[in-house]
Amino acid sequence: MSLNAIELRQLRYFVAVVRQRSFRGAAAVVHVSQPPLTRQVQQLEDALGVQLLIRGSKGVELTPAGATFYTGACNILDLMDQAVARARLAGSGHLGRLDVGVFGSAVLDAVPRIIVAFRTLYPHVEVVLHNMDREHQVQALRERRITIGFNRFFRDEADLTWETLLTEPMLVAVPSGHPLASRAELSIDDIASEPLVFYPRVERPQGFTHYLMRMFHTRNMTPNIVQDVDDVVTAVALVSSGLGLCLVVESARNLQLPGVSYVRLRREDEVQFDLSMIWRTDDHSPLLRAFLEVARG
Amino acid sequence: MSLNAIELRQLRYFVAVVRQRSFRGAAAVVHVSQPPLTRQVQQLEDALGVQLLIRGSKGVELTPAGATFYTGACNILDLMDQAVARARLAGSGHLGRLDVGVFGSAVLDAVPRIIVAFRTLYPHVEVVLHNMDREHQVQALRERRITIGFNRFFRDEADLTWETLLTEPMLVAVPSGHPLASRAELSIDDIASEPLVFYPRVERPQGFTHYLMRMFHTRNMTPNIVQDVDDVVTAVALVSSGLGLCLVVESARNLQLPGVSYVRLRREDEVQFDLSMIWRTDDHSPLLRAFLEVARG
DNA sequence: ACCGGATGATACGGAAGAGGCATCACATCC
DNA sequence: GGATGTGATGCCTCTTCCGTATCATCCGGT
Repeated sequence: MSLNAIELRQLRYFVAVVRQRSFRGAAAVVHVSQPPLTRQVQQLEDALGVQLLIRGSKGVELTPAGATFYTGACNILDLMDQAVARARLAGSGHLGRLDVGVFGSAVLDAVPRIIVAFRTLYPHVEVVLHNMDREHQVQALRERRITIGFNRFFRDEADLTWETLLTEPMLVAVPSGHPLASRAELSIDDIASEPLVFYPRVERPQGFTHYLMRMFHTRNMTPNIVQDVDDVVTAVALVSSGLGLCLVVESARNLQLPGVSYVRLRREDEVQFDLSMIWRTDDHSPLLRAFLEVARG
Repeated sequence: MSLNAIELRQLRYFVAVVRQRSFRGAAAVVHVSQPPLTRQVQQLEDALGVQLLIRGSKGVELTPAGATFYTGACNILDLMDQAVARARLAGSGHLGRLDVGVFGSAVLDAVPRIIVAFRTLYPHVEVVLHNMDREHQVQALRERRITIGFNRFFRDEADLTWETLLTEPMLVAVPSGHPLASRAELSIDDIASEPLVFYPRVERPQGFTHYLMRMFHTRNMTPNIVQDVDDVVTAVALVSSGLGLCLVVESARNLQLPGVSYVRLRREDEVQFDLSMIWRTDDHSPLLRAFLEVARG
């Protein structure tokens, strides 16, 4: 019957016979007796409609067609092993692609550290970073364009889970020549009248700037904002040029721009920000679990 | 049982299920009922130790591992089809590699024509030409380094078969300024006293030069050899420079060097040479048969 | 020239596996 | 809440695969 579909068993037997140049020898290798080998190779030849082996009295020899099919069969068997191995790796989270949403100052310190740690543990996972703000992260999570997001101030959502990764104190970026630059720490009062580089206040409630503004308002102060900038790097660059002071999270200390000193805010002021990560609650993929474990340290 | 080897049937079913996003839909495609699909995919997952599909109430969905394995499975099935097609092509002589031994003047006309004709009929056969003399061809045939050889004066050998392809008349290559260059044809007598570019006479009996020398000796003449050269192209180049005349086979007419005229030898002199091809008698490969058929026209 | 030992091919009986049918458990939609 | 869709399960039949024993050949040593 040439209607019979070719099965991997036939390839395995055929390859063994070719490698051993003998049916009997191959029988020992594949742990079967010799007759099944003969039959399976016959069926293979029938299905192909081509003779693959020349049976001699002291072994077998390949026909030209047999030689070309042999290389193909080897490739297929190799690919099979690879596919199995890769599937198992993917099943344990060691292979695949992880899309991560990041935003602003989160990328300055904690996230890179986590990514590096993860990549050394899971070298075959392709980690792709997407820069997007909080709302876009939530949307991208729902659309499965990212698997996990990093940000601050996540709201509780029905289908998402978030978890605080770490809490960062605030620093004040001060131009090096400024009188306050040499202080060991600063209070809110110290900087209230100083020129400030600030962030756009059009953000949604519970945002970063919303929180900062409330900090001033609860003390009945109004910050002296001289410039709005929508990302930390540019803000610190303006501090570097002497335009004013700027409130940043501690991660920003990694921005080593010339002429910028970082001074802590007084602990008593309790000004600190969470860095959180968020993912789909129903996502049980091994990749996410593995990544979360690394992120939690 | 994870001892079970994975078979192609399982890949075919799995791929069908993924493509249809449904077991029942896939059942129609692969012409089986739905329960076997369920079972085969279960066995596949058992063998891998990894869940590949998420069964929902309105179809199935791939896990990350399933997606990884799916691409692998598709590759394997494609490769399988290719391997089958290639084996069938090879079985009919339409695929493979043909090593051809050629020598000297044989490559100037007849062999290129045959090669070109063969390559248009069998475009997927890789034809490799090896330049080697007669004795090396015989040796290479026995060692299977070549499949067929072209040459003149093959001796009968027990394990080899040869066949005359065509018979070429001899020409005389004459410098264009020479008095004989304008003649319609020449006889042996005409050239006996002329300066001749000739070929090394150290060759084995039954060789090309041996035959040429006998041609003179039977007429009680001695050629006036002014230079020995071991290949036709160089010989004609020397004719081009006016050093002397040279006996060549008709194929050499393709050598269009400036200042060289070709004049026929008189038919009565019956000076002509066979071009033969030789192969292993026990070689029944479809490639050789196909090539012989093309060569014979 | 013959016999021993190797090769692959074949015949037959039993066991494992695949497929089909009927059915179940569950979710979704109208 | 029933109708209809999904995949999973149990049971039976039939195919197919495997193992033992045997055969037909060929090669090599004596």
